[in-house]
Amino acid sequence: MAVHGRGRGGGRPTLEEVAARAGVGRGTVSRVINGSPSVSDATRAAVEAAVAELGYVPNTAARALAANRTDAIALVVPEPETRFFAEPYFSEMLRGVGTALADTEMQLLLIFAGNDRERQRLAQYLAAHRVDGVLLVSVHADDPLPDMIAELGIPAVISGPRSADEPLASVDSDNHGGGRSATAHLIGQGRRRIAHITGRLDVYGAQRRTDGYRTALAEAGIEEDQGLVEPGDFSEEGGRRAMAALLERRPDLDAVFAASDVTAAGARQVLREAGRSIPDDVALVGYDDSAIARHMDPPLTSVRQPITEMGRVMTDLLLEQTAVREPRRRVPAGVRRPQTVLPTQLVRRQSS
Amino acid sequence: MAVHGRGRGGGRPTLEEVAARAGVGRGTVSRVINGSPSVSDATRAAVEAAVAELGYVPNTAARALAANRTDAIALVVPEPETRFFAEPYFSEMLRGVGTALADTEMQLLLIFAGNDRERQRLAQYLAAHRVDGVLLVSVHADDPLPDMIAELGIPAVISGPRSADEPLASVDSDNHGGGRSATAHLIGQGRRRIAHITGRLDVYGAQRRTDGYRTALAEAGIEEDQGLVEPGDFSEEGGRRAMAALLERRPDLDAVFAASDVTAAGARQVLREAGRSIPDDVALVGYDDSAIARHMDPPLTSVRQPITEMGRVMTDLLLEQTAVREPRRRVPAGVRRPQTVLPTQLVRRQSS
DNA sequence: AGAGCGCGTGGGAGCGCTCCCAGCAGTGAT
DNA sequence: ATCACTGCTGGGAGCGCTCCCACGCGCTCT
Repeated sequence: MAVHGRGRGGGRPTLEEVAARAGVGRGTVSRVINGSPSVSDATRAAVEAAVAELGYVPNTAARALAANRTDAIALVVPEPETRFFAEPYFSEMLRGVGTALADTEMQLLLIFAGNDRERQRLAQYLAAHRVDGVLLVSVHADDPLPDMIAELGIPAVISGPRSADEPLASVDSDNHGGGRSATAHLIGQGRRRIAHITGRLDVYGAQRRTDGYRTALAEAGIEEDQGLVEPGDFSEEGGRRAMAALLERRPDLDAVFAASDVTAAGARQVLREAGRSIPDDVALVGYDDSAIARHMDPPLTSVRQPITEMGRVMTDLLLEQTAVREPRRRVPAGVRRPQTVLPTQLVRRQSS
Repeated sequence: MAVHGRGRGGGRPTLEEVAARAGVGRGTVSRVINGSPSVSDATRAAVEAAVAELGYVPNTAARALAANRTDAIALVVPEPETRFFAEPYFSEMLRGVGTALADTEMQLLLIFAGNDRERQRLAQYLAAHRVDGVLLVSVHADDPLPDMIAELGIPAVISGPRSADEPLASVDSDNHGGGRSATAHLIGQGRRRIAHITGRLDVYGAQRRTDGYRTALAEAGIEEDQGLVEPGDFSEEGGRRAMAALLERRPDLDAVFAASDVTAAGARQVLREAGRSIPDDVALVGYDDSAIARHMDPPLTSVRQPITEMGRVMTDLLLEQTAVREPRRRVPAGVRRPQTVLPTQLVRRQSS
């Protein structure tokens, strides 16, 4: 009713006004807003009515200031990785994060940590505890960022652990299983001289895919031929280069497992130019099940990662971590740092 | 030095502490932090030194509370548009936004406005003035969201105006020019019976592409054949359906301009199945210059939109708008609402 | 009947900042 | 010497919340 004093901002209702309206104290309204159990049903109803009538929405800034939490998490995007950014990976993950956040009051902040200046800013940002938690995607093995975050005691979840003993909580797809099933599939098709173009081996997940390739060969009793493995870097150009090298070295290869669809696209070009037909002469399998795979000619068999799901799980894990902390920030000694691994799935198309 | 009182949060330095260290008052430090000109050089230097020594970072929540601004803008993502989300459009735009924001203190918030519940939440969010401005992407003609935002007086920029007289500031690519140059290119190749599969015509940009197609025909003195235009919906399935209808109706067509690459991919399938070779029998041009275009067989000629640039321009425009406002929010009467249009570019490949 | 307990509750004391109003020199005009 | 006036500066008064202490009330337990 009575417009408060000088009526500064043109009038969003405040806690105080709601309290007056409901005939209770500020503290009580706060308790209702925050779902404290120690409010009588009658009072709660009265407050809720007042909130509805006034269209009250809590002021986040004030809450953040008083409670020393932000109700926001950050998704840190290593932007120079144009590759990462351009691929559906990113948007799918974002969708997962969005889904997980939908039932929450949490806000999502996007922070780009491309160049050094941006990383500097990020460091400050985190140091100032301006987010409750951090989601890290696609971090390189030698990136110091995760350790910095860990040191600051900020809850964080990383997608794609940097190594087998990643200290941070992590969510990953089963790269080993993916590489293994792709290779096993080729073996099942009767292929025996199966080449492999790896990803960037400074990415742990890429190593795991290669490990999976080896596992499948071993399981089938096929002796590994070092000459059939050629390093790539996830790029199309890398795929071309690697494929050319492989053809030169082992012209009798009858299948290729590429560590990404883009790599497979590069390999396909070289195979075509060399007059090899796909899949008759050479079967081809990619990784990621991206748009490229579906639209390639012939459509590319590929390993699908549950990326959206990964985003969801990461977010859930992070929310759990942030919730666990003491009201007045103190990182509990023995929080478990779960290493979640989600299954992949082979999508069979005409290239194999 | 002296740890402040009970030393609550484990100790980020505050303005007060910086002031003490520099031997000045709180107000002066605030002035320095905010770049006020009315501070003597000596004082400024002293304060800056103290800031550096203490590693002071301003507390955003406190600032937001006191100054009634948030230093954050929101990118509103209409999530149910899976199409939109999955395409590079989104990530490219995000990159543009990120670039523009890099030199700023502004933070980027991602808000999903998929279902009704999320939109509800968004409305509340905006009503509470929790962001200084809004970036809107890919909004449908009948979406009430922009009008709501305009009513609240929140600065906003929309990508892809909803109509020719969009009241909000907008940034768009030259859809008319794109459609025109794609069609003109086909004409230049000697094609005369050029079919067109439209996008969703409730999207203004799609209409404009079709207008461009008509313009190019008119300019070449080719009489338009209504039977050569078939509505699509940007999807692959829509492309297939439309292409089938076109082939049935005008089997002698010699070119197709599709309103999106995905649509073109659908069309290509049907053309192949009908035994038409590309580009010999039928030339094909798409729109978006997506990964699909590059990897199609044959690689697809397509119209490239400067999406990253659009993101950048949108953000700049928005920042300008937010800066223009009076310190104590009052939307100036006659802010101009610029309608920026960025040029497209035809990327020629083997499909035409 | 009195002490003790626990549940609901009100409201003071901040959180760290910005805004703004005085106040204090120093300068030039009267 | 007095009086504006200007250029910097200090610090009070909030911003709207959360936290927490203290208080009152109705019970149960001796």
